[in-house]
Amino acid sequence: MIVLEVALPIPLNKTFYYLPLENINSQSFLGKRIKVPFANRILIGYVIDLKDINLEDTSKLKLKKIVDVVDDVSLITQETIMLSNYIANNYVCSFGEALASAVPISMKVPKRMLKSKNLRKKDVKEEHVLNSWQANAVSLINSSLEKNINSCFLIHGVTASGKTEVYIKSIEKVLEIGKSAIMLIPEISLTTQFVNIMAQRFGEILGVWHSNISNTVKYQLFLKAQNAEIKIMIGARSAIFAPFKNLGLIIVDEEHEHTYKQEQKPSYDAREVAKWRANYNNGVVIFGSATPSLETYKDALENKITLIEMKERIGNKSFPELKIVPLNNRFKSSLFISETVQAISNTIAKKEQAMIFLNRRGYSSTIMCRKCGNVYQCSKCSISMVFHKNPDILRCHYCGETKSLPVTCPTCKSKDIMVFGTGTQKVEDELKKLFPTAKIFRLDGDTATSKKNYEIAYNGIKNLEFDMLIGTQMIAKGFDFPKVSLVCIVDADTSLYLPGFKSVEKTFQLITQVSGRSGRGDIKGSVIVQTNHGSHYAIEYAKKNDYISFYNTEIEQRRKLNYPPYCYIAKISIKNKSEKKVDEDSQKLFYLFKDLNEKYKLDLTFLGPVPAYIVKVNNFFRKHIIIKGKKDNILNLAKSIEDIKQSPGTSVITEIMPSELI
DNA sequence: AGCACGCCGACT
DNA sequence: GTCGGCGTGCTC
Repeated sequence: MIVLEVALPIPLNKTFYYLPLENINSQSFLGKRIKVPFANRILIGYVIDLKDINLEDTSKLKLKKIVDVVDDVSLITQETIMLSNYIANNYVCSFGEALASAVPISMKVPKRMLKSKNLRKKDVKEEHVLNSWQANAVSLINSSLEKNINSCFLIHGVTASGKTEVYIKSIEKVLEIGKSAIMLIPEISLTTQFVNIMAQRFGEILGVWHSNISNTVKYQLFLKAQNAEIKIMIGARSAIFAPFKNLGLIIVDEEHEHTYKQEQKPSYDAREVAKWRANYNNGVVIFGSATPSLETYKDALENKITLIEMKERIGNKSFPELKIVPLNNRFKSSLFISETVQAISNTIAKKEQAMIFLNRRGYSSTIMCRKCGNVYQCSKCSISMVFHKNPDILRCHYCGETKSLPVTCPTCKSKDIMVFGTGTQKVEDELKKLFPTAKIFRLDGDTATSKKNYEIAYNGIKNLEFDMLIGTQMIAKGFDFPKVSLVCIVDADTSLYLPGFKSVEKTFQLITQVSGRSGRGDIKGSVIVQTNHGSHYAIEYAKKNDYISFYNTEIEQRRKLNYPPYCYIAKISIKNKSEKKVDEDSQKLFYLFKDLNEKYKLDLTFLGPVPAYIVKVNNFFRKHIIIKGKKDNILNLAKSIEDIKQSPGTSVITEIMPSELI
């Protein structure tokens, strides 16, 4: 008799067998999601195979019957199975959990097919003439595409070098040979502008996929991709699983962004999945960045990836002049030193635009009692609350808790409370005082709560309605505005001295990326970086626009300190609401790891357990153990963690090759 | 993971 | 007496 082999999204690395519904051809269950009774609850699982077993065994196994079928069609291919196995084996999770990511278990079958909004293709009249760098890139990529050769390219293209046009030409080529493409972008907020550009060229064969897309829309997109009704999927990390059956091209834009790494289980890296899928499908991967991650650039230098350089801005435009101005303490009364104020003033006088960048939202980051020195902390997290204006409120940026601004110090009842530290709101306040007639817009996590505000900022700058755009991370990427001629980085120092082995790299990337927003049109651009560490190599090389020298300096640091890309790392995070339990459990794990390491001669090194950078978040105390060593040995050790009993309330998260260790 | 079973302490 | 704490073990 035929039974169904079912994979379930639970951390058990085995499959389960169920009896199919009667009067339905068993074969028809293959690849569909089904509802099954499992230890007195109902779970959704995937039928991954059929097994023919004799009746005696059926009764011996006490097989249960499935209760429902979720899908009308199969959602699983051979590639899905292989890919899920790859993820399960490389990122320590069960096959079922990996499958639940690749074929999102939460996708909902709509009662009736919803009309999805039609992306209209425009008749493009403008000729897109490629410069020689672009033409070279396109010809290299096209030649791989035409020959169906699995290959991986890194386009190291300076800001405004026209990478997007190369992406578009590659997509056109892959469509021409009858295949499909995935284009990954680092975050959801960038979808609108990319979709606008892409929809003009490709119209209705474009799909958009990210975590904010509803489960019913996801289901339809999934089927459309499967049936080749759409041929391009553009989206954030999870779009890497788009179920195209003839995938020919995967583009990973802003390759260096840490958002391509999933932090929760399964902790896959979309860049690695991209390589895997391209290999499986004989397709091409394009990584693109002005500031490639050290990992990828090293691969390129070692010829594991083909390096394509694009060293000129399109139209041979000059790079913005980058000026470093010291933020001496005597200027602390103002956020801007006089040189910066002068530059902004000149810019708006010329009817050009300025972008002011600070990577912290809110008004002030610290609220302190002047009498007793008490710093106002979140009650659930070990971090000071941030003062936000309009409405005046204290907010924790980790758990979201809000409190009203205290009138008296909670410790000593003094009324002498002051706020200091700087966020984007304060920057906005100060600029409004300095330039009362200027039109200023602020774009950060607080104002960009809806897609609308983001578009107001985008269109406002585009249509020259604003003189100045103030913002966080959000304005660092992708923005292409011809009238922006000045970019100001209010404080380059904070990110430079954050703990974490990638802080220096991130600072270099940030300065380069933010600077890249300046002078993209016909006017010469300039950049002002306010810093007290102007002689730091990250800032010096960013000023000289010298990626290679930065790479050489930083990679040497990684080698000396034995950090990626020179070693393989796993991060084990232990958390519990009881500080004592975290201490005990992490200590126990640590010694157990050491024992296993000895016993099986794994040759691993351990760091920790160390308290997390933010010791307590949402009432959970957190500690980390960092494991370095050979990949297979790390994976073998990591696989054993789930079998280890923890105290009640303790959870252990294993992250393979985390993007940070703090 | 999530849930039941079962064995011990402190209470209407 | 039993309510409920959490250690243990199982799930087709």
